[in-house]
Amino acid sequence: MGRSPCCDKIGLKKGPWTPEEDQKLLAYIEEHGHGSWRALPTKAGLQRCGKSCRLRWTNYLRPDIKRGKFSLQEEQTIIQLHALLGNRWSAIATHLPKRTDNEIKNYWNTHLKKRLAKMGIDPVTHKPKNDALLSSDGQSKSAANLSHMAQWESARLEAEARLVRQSKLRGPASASAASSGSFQAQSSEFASTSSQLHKPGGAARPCLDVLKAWSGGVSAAGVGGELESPTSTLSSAAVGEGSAAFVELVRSSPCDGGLMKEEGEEEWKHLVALPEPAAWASDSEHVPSGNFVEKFTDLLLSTSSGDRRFSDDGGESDNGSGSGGDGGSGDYYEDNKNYWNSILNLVNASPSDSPIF
DNA sequence: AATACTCGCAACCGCAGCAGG
DNA sequence: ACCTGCTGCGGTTGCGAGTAT
Repeated sequence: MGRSPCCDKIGLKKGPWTPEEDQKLLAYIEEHGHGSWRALPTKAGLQRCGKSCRLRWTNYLRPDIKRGKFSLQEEQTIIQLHALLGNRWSAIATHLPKRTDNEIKNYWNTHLKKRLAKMGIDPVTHKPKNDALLSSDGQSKSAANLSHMAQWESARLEAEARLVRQSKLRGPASASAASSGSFQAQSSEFASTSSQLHKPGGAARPCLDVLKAWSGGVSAAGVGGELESPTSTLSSAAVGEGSAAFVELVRSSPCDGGLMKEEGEEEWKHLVALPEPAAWASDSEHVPSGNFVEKFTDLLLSTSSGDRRFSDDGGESDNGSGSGGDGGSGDYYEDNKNYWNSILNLVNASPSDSPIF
């Protein structure tokens, strides 16, 4: 408070970066790492404030950034994570390797938000707008539980992100590793810091606990029953309600038909033809080696394929048990159970140094 | 062809949280 | 315990490119 922003210094340049400036910044970071952002501009011979340099680096120059159009999987992941986490772009970005929080934020604001709104879905709550009047029934209670879980997850993500930051500050070596063009370098760093969180009692893989909790709720006294939010007073039964709410949320989300039907239906059709989660979750060829996020997204997508039975055409049924059309609530919960168990299996099987977990 | 309008992205701004002194 | 400085996050803005009139 009262401290003037660094960019207020006279003589500091603002606005778009020139190729020369980019080159200077890149060269400096590759050689020395960023170290203190505050000190970097003078050392690198740039007439910019440290903040501007950091932004340019993280949003544009970093070698592990993927640019260009977002894939359908990425879109789905963003929508679903946004439903969980809200506008926590950095947290969402941790689940989308090679995408920056800024890019995700922009994409959300310019594309996804509008699309949801157009479909009559509140981009904030991810619920149909005419559903806003939902009162104190089970659903809103579930939503509250869901929100509680999301907050918990957010806290974990933040803690983990902090550790990553700390490790990056350790010195030029780690920073230059990050700048060497290898996402793996950063990933392993991330994993090593994350592993600190894997100690018993410590915060663990982002999402994992939420998934376990949900799964535990879905399967009653099942696999995740022992897991409880450190901050939570929710019973596993309550979490179970949250789980149902989450699945409901995902099912009613635009990615489950309307949206994708409207745009890129063909791609969507292709995507929903992904293999059954259970199949790859138990497939040793798939599980440990791959990118978890990719598979998680695939899982979401393939689960969404089942959601199509809720769409107008009521057509395809996904789950081998598809016989019986809407399946009834029994199948519904069975599906959810399988769904989360599949994720759990995958998570449990994924290596502890997975880039994401 | 000229102008107005819209869209998307890069960058900025202000705030909050954290760590070190 | 308090203060100060640094970093990162989320919201917002400005500008260039593309499209419509």
